[in-house]
Amino acid sequence: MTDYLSRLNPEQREAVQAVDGPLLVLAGAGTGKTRVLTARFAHILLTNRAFPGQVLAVTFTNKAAREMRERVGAILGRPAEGLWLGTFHAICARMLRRHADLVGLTSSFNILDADDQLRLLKQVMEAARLDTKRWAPPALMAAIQRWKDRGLTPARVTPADDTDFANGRARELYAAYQDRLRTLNTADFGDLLLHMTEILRTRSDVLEQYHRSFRYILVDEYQDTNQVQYLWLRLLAQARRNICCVGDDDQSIYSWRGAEVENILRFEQDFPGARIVRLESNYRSTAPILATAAGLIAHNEGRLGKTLRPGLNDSTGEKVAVVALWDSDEEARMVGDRMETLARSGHTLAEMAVLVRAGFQTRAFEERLITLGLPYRVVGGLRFYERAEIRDAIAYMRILHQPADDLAFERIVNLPRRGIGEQALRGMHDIARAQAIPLAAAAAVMVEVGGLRGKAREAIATLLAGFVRWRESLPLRGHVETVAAMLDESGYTEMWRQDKSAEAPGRLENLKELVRALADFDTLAGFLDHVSLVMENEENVAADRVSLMTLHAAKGLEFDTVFLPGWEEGVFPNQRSMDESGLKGLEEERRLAYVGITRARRRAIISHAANRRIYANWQASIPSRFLDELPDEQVARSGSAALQRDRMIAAPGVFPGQFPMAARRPKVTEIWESPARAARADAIEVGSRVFHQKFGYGTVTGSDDDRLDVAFDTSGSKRVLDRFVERA
DNA sequence: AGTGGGACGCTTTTT
DNA sequence: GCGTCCCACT
Repeated sequence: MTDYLSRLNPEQREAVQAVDGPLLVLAGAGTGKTRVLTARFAHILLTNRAFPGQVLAVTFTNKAAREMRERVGAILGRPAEGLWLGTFHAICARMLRRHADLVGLTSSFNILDADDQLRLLKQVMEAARLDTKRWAPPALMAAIQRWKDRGLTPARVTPADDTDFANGRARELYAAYQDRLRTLNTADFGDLLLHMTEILRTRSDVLEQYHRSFRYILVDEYQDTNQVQYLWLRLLAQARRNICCVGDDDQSIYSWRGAEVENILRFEQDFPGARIVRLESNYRSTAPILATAAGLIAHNEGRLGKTLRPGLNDSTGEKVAVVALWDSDEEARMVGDRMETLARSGHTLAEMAVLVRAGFQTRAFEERLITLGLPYRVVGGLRFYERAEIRDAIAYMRILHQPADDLAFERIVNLPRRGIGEQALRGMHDIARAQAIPLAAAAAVMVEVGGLRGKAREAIATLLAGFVRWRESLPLRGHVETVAAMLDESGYTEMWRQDKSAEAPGRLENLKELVRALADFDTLAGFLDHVSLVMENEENVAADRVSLMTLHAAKGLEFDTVFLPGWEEGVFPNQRSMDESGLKGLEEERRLAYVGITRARRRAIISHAANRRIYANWQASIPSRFLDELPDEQVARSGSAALQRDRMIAAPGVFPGQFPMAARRPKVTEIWESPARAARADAIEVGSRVFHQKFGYGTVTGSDDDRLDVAFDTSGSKRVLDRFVERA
């Protein structure tokens, strides 16, 4: 038997060799999912069933794609090239470049990041004379994204899908936003899939072309696919039906982004005759860790059902620790101390991680680690390309590449300062709209007709002449040199050199790094795609550092020691998740907990604090219900018994939000009876008398959603969040 | 045109 | 506690 097959267990081998026809691989955490996927990919190639370009392999993250590429290459013994392997978004972008004209774009369209999307939408809303104070652009953005997740173009949105946002104008605004994107020759993230799916749905010739070329389809993390991704896959797979989806319904944690576990639960119906292979031997974690995770996830309903078995020989291993602490400071201290102890006994820092529910929680641990002098890294913080200087530089490149990109132009027209203020910009917009030309062209008109004077006029003329020159230079001197010249000649790098702030040198360094990275690409277009779709924090991964990250970011990773702090009601499970999605939300939180525990190879330390500092003030909290769901015999509970969950639940007079112990300790500055919860429990109706911390007493005159209009006795009429008032 | 102060609103997860 | 937005001042 060939090498790559002999290293697999029987189930894994089955999943690799069942090449033809639909196959669903249910792969529990740590059961060798990636190994199966890559072996299957290599198997298809090595048995000459397809050429590299005839296999489509989609992943969810760039990291997974990279890893798959490397491992396929390793099996093949040569770099894997010419593959259709990447994230849904990257692959769709690549396809869409070929067919851009079918959706009214040109193949050089730019991809907008979240920031640009929001700015554009806000402009659209303002143009529609909507009060963006009353109707928050992010809320509409979310609605639009959900539509896109479901494969709904504006034309496909039915009244039933509509929201009551802006008095039913959401659809109209969505259409206007899409028009704007098209005019600017840009696509947002969701468009990549939406447009491509729309093309495959409506153009049978294009669909057939892909049916011919893709003989086999591999899909990673199938449980995370949303509806449009599902549609896209089904369209591509429907002719040959050689589709293999790998996933784990217990690790579905992206429903808030439109992912539908139903996709995986429904696989057999979608592809009749599908084979299902379960991978249940876990090679990652100790028996107690697996049993703890299993005990927890068993509380979820509607699972496909898998039982993780310890696949490692030694089934010993320490129990999962559950530590009760007084407050979040003490919790950070506990984590830091244990890390130090482990480090002293020879454990590397890189094998330790702190996994938190929400990004802001990392801060407390960062501070502690700084005090202790333990090096750490925050995974998934600000991405490289999200930094201001990188986005600026990219905006320059985007205009160079794609002159109609008004958003990019707007971003840099006054960077460095060129004396362009609100008025000048408004003038440009007017001309652009009147003559239906891009903003940059409008600026040129303005220079000509004398709409700008003095220094501003000169500066803009220079900038525009620069773009002409740089565009000419592109084919002659190449993109690396041209971009470097552009950043210098435009005065952009000079701007940072003049900047005396502490960050400026770092920013210049980042810019250099950006130009360096440019050299890895043949074209500017290729680089821009990479930057918006792929580029991540490229920190020295080699360094021995503790990792801090969210549970979401931890999916797919593993560490010897995993700290899971903040297991408190409201934090984890997250209150908002439960408010918005009820039981479904809670189950997703539980899956998140499951993901967290199963990241640990040898040690998992779960903790919770009775008092947590959230923003400025202290809040009492009760331990997470998940702690009750962990099997007792696998868990070692420690910390003050009085702080543990069973005691607190049993204590008389306890109701959510009130903590019996808190008052006895002086550290707590605010023992509360949250007005928030009081208000949420029963809606406040119009006409009620209410009290607001800042505005005093008043009468409710109206309400919608979580807002109240209140006529305050002394401070006038205001619109306030309902959780900031209580009944008077 | 650009800067700085103050009020306000909001705090999940991200390709 | 932070970022954003608005406004008033230079």
